[in-house]
Amino acid sequence: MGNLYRFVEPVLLYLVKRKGRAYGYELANDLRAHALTDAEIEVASLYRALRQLEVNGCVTSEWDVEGSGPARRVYVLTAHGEEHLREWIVVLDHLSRSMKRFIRGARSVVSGAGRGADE
Amino acid sequence: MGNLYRFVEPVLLYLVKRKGRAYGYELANDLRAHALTDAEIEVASLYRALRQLEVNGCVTSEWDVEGSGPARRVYVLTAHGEEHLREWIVVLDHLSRSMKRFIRGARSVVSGAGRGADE
DNA sequence: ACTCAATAGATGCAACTTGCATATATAGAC
DNA sequence: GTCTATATATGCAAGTTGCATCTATTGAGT
Repeated sequence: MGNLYRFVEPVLLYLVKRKGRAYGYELANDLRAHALTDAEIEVASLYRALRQLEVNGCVTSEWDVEGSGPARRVYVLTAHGEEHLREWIVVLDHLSRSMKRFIRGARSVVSGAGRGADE
Repeated sequence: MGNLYRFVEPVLLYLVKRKGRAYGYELANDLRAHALTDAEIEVASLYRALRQLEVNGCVTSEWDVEGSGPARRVYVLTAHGEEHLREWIVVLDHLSRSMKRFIRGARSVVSGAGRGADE
């Protein structure tokens, strides 16, 4: 298809909130399971997204040197981050309703837009 | 909020299909009414999106010099454009379902994510 | 000891996209 | 003659993305 890309931000906020403490490498896997699109997640952009969330004050981070293997940058959601997630929920709710409406209209103008018997 | 931007492409394909013939300036208004987000639509990016759709073979255009005022570049949907719209419908259907699922999960981990008694 | 793979995070850069300002031109109203 | 609405387009700075690449730690295999 081409476009659609992210919505990575709200999913990250959600995952960090749910896990309490989370680090990038681990989130890459969780993201694949919870992503809103099946578009491949670039690890580089994931790490950058997390740093950006920190710059915006949505998460804080510190190095975790416990355990084996290389150090992990562990993120925790801030109050502001949770507020941001709440805003995302409202936006995505609105967006998914708009899409539903659009799909109904669009299906009526194109031929053979298979709708699959579900719903 | 910040992000979310477009989904301008599928709405343009839909509008051009529904109208049969359509030009940019006119579509700017229709877009405001049918857009999936309430984000402001940049006219410049609208014109560029239409030219891009033409490059991709989704629409064809020609100048309409009838009527008063400056000439209009009138667009018509191609078969490929209609196919592309059909693909968009599938993608958006999938996406809106994913969002619904995500919203349910996310609401359960944040406090006071007002869901509005509707639905 | 040496090598390899998995884990973990990050940067460099070219290519692309976006937002904003601006340019061009026609036509009707005043 | 000037102003506004209509109509399309470009230039450029700033931001974003995809891909390749780099660093480093640890454990397993030989």
